[in-house]
Amino acid sequence: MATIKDVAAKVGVSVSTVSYALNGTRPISAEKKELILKAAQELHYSPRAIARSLASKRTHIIAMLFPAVERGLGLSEIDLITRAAKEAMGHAYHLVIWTLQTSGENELRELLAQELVDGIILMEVHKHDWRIAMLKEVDVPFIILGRDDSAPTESYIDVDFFDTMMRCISYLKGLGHVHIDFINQSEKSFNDGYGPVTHTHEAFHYFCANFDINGKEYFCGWENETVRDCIASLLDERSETSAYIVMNDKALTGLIAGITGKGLHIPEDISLVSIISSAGAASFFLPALTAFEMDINAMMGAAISQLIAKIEGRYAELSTRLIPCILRERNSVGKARVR
Amino acid sequence: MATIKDVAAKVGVSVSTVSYALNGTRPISAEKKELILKAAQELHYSPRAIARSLASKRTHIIAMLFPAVERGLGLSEIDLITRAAKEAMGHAYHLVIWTLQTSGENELRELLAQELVDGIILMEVHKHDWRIAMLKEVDVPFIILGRDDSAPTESYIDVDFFDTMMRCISYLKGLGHVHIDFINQSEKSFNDGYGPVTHTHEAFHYFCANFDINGKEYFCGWENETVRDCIASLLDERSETSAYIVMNDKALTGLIAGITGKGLHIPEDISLVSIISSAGAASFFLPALTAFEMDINAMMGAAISQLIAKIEGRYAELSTRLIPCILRERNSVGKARVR
DNA sequence: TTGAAAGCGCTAACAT
DNA sequence: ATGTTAGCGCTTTCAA
Repeated sequence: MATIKDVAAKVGVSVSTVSYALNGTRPISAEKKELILKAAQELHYSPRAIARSLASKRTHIIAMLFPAVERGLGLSEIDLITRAAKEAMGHAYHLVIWTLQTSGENELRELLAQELVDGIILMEVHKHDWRIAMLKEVDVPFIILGRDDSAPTESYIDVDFFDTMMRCISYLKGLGHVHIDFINQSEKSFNDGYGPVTHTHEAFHYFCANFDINGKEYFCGWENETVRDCIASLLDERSETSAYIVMNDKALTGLIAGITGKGLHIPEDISLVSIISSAGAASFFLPALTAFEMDINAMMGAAISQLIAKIEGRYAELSTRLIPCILRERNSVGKARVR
Repeated sequence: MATIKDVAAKVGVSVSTVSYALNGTRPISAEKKELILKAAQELHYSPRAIARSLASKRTHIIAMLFPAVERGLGLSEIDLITRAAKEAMGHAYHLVIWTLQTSGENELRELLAQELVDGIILMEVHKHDWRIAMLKEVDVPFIILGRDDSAPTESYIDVDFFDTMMRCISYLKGLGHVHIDFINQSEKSFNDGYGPVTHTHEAFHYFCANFDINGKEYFCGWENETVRDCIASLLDERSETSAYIVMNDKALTGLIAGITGKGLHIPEDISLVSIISSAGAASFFLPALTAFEMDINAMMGAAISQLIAKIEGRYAELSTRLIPCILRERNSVGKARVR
């Protein structure tokens, strides 16, 4: 493999000139530049990433940090990673995946000590996440995907839950729905202060009041029996409900079964909209579900470019972004039927 | 941050001695070793990954290479990536994710020229994959996840489709099922020679003959209408069918709806088993589905350790491994009912 | 068993 | 506008 030395020798200039020409870090006469570029091409020269990193103290690698604990829903998408990788590569960065053991702390400290990465994107932040403290201590640039309300001073990218709920309720209201149920995730995650659950909770009640909607919220866990019981009781409890907002894929399965089991039809009798769902998941059901889907491209695009801006010192201030969901109208929503 | 020099100075030995002591690359007297370790600890010394790489010509980074083309089902699991990362970290390697644009070739060549990675794990190999040729040309160690029958000379890890189909059919036969339908993926992917589709196809017919099963195979695409039509006709066509083997999540949704729509019950009237499904996916349905799930941990464990063995020159020969699926018995399979 | 020193292939400060 | 050269922080050969 050719090195920068070979290129310099071939053109008859110094290595620094080649380096500057290739990186555009200082003015080079047009003719020399051309010669250098040509020589580099002919020799199939390509700078060794590692050598460059050692000299420049910048690796052009960022890490995506997964916690060891189980993930919630929604963020469990492969698209998140591949999209992040794509965005990073678009900025000439590499993406490495770091998963932590449950013990975590020492592991992360060792990882950071290697100084392999220029910055970090933190997934699934929880209340009082110790990782944040460590990252600040080590002073490595980072950005959070999903906010941690207990540390409102960090830069983050998150779903715009309020916007989503507002659009969702107003959309349903526009179709004549007044009795709307919201199926959230488990009560436990609410008590744990898990962001998606608490934010949608607040937003739902806020906008029900605002839009004059008779709304009711249900928490529902993941286990088969829990779902079955929850759905059964909820279906009985409010027979006037004409539309369901669901942020819980497992409950969705049960809800659809429950509704059709009662001889009701979607969307003729009952409307269903899935929110904060991952792209395409809702189209898996029959009928395909109308949904407010996370805009993963936008989220990752924002996350990566803000992180890189931080790394390159372009702006160090606090930067937060709330990304609206995308409404995908499919076949699970209709006009409210008078019953 | 402390460097190796600081440690050497503190102990009063040469840097090489410190290096050897830390890496165990050459015998060091016990007392010195202890002193060095202690000093390193006190100074919070940790070797810089980049410096180490430059000197040793080994980066301890491997890349997972995704194609730009759309993915099939099954391999679209986030677990694949996080598992791969975990396995890699267990061997003190980092995992970077590379996604290619559709143009791909130059991009991959440039990526490889950077010499950032020691080895590559290739996902979603297709017939006559140009990437294989390039990797061989550049002479970087690699391993394939999912085989490419047109290049049977490469090392790979894949699902053991034959074993899976054999166990599946024998399992159903043991419950008295003799009329079994197999819902495969699309005819197009079959014609394209997509491994999972062709291998299960062969295996199904082979074992039906062997086990004296009256089996019939259906190909089924992904679009809503296709699925609906396919399921409708298949449900009518063979009323004697008492069990379905399905390797197609979308068809699964349709099939369940179709079956319940006819007033039939799972598993009392009809048995259903999902094969080559990703972990947990089958438990999303109601009833939770009995399934032969890919053993992602085993697959990635094997892939990573074989790749690293290659990198470290421990064995360079062709190594192939077929990983059996794991049978998860849930609630969609029962005894064949005499109808 | 240990040390000295030559790289690894670049970047960037310092000269000119 | 270009060249010289000192690192970057390690590993590893060569010598002792």
